[in-house]
Amino acid sequence: MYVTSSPDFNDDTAVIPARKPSIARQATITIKPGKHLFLEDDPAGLIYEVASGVLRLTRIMEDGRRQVIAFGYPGDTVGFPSNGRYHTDCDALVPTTLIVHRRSDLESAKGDPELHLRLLRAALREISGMQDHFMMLGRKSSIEKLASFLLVLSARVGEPLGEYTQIALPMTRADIADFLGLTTETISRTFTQLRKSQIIAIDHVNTVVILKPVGLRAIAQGDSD
Amino acid sequence: MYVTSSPDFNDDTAVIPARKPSIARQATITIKPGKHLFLEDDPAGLIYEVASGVLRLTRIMEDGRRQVIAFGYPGDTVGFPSNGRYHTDCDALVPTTLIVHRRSDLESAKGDPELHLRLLRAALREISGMQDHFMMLGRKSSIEKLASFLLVLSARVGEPLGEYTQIALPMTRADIADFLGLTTETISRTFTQLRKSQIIAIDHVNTVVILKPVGLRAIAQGDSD
DNA sequence: CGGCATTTTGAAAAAATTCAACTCAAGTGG
DNA sequence: CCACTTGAGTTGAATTTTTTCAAAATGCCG
Repeated sequence: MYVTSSPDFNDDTAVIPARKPSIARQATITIKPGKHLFLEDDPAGLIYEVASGVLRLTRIMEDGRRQVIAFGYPGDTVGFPSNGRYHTDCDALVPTTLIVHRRSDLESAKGDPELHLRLLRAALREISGMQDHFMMLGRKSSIEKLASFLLVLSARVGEPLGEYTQIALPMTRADIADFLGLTTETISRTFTQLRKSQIIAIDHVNTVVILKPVGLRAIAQGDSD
Repeated sequence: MYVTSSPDFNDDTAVIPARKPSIARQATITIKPGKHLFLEDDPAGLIYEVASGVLRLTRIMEDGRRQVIAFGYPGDTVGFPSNGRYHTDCDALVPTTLIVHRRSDLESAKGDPELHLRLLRAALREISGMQDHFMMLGRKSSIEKLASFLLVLSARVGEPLGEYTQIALPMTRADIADFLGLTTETISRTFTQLRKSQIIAIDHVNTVVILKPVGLRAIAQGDSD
């Protein structure tokens, strides 16, 4: 079974047409918060493109330590296989709609060359994005990490609020901590620090407003502090 | 210019044959230690497969902080482009021979479908490998990081030495530090710690012998310590 | 042998974690 | 509608880990 938590299957076209995919309706599934799309070491038959919602990709160590590998936002593609298997767990943070592709769409240009190239590009973009994440995990301080994280989200899913930018955080502090390689306490303290220095405002626990994007950018890159 | 440090070009066949690549001699280059194969943001026209030697892939922050993204060992493929550009610097730690592929070999199956698939698989393997590295950077202690690093090298390029396994380290302590997100001092102290507990022996600064692989594995996974 | 960069070691400082308590917000059921 | 419960988030203080700064040792190369 590829879909480990049996989400609603909403397969408009059981057989994905090999041609004119932009015209044909695509196979999509919907998955509810907390439900898993796949688990580490599951055989990987499908690749998913996020249409709406947010996914969480994680890996867990034997002793329970967790690393959030990525959050999957609309436009992101998840589930790239290696040796035929997924190598992270993947679940949804909010109700999420996914466009389903077959692994063969990535691995061969036989079916739909355009789709093939699109998936390949997504994989290459993934590699590039992960390299940014490396720098963040390995070489940045807690405040630089959080500032970088907020900036990425801001650029990706920020919404204008008057003259400022608002960001919804569908993930918990623990998720952010496991993404940035920190603890929830450190995340909380760092949010407080950014709030007290008037760089951000925290409306609701899960809603951040960026008051000084320039200041945030300076922090993210380590200019002075 | 793709090859930023003008390594010896050793192009046996100037035009790479589209068919029967396994029979045709392949385009290779040789690059000397310290010389750069490419730099971040260089336009990426070529993809390289390490035939022999060791590469170092790095990214540098404005203020000089460095992250070693990966070491490229024989069998590894480097230079995957995103938006047509490289996104790390790449240089050689020892004299290194590379098989050269064109970007189009990865991006299209038109030329050589077999090569295309091989490069694609390499990209997917890359993604998988980077995810291991995430867990290491984000969630492991210094000793766990170094133990994990030595185990990976051991499996990859370890050589039997009597009943033990010997590892050559072509990189400096600073390289290892920047790979694991630590300082050279911490790397040095951690080596000493492993040496004093008889888990490893350090013949020469750049030659480690694994005396107790089981112990090393236990440390890498955080089994007590 | 001398010079230079790398590595190691030590001690102090800084950063982040751990452990513990407290606050807050969102449900639940009386 | 309100007390009660619960889980997430925040804050504080102590501890641990890692870094920083400094100095000594090592090894390599001419």
